Amino acid sequence: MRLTRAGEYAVRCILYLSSRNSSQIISRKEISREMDIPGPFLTKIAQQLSKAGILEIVQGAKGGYRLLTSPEKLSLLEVIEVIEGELFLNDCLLKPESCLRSPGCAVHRVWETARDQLRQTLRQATMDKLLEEENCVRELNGKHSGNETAVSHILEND
Amino acid sequence: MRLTRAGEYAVRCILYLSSRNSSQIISRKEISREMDIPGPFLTKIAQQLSKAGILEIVQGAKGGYRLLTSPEKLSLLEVIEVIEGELFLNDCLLKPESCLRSPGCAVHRVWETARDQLRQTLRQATMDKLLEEENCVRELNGKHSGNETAVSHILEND
DNA sequence: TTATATAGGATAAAAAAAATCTTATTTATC
DNA sequence: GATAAATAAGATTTTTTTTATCCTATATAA
Repeated sequence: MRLTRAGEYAVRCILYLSSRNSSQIISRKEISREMDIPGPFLTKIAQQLSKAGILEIVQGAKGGYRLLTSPEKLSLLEVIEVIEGELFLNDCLLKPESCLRSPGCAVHRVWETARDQLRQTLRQATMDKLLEEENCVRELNGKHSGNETAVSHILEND
Repeated sequence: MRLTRAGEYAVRCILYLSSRNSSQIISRKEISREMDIPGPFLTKIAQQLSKAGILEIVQGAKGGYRLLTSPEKLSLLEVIEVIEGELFLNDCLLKPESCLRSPGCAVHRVWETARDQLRQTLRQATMDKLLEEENCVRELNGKHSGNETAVSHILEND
């Protein structure tokens, strides 16, 4: 009952892109290295995010990924559901035929409530809000803390 | 990111036991048949529920399972966590080493909130409350609706 | 034209979930 | 005590999902 790695990686990827100048193209290699995402796996994840219109894939030399959606409009829920599909906490909500009489069942309704709460919480967590607070990306590259040399350092190593 | 079948089956099993006279021994076969749980799989689940002290396994002829905890004191959360282990919605809460700097991360804190909400919702759903409402078990066997013949019918078929 | 980068499909490896089988043990009843 | 009924407990299997990785193709900067 947990978020998959793919989902976790997608969040890391978008968080990293959001933390950098949004219009910039960032190489897959950099994202992969800085956010600890296996390179070929990131390819797959980026393809899904691209299909969903969240980022743009730029092929060729100096290629990479560019965020298409602004961090204020991107929630944790959106990013995760691109990868995982619409979130459900149990089968009977997703496939009513998996349980004898789903809609009339009290347990079913508890799960419905739980699911709605979860999605609401994830929906409220937008990328810009997440980056305002102390966070994984900032601690990594020093961005937003006025320490530009830390960012340059990353770029140097491309 | 979904409850496993094992978890679902455990809930069904406990719900069924709760719906019947609590002190009664109910055969695995009956539970399995009435709640659509594969027999041998129910054995495994019952063993875990028994270890957790939620029910008692009675061996031998006329054996079966007996609920040890009263329905008012049994929540969906307890039953589920016996089977699934403590609920976590993502890896970084369970294994902080899976993410670079979990505790300081804003995403981490969102998941923490979501997880707490989920567990609270499941904690509030006690078996007695679930049975008060229209539910899967009652619709199945007619219990609590004054239709005792429906229940007898099940017993006859043992 | 060449080097750099990613795409996209196929495939593989690993892990988890969902069951099932087999032998052993327990208990009611005759 | 013998027998039949019922579950225990561990091993094993099957299936599904997850987590990648590989290979050929394509795109782009210089």
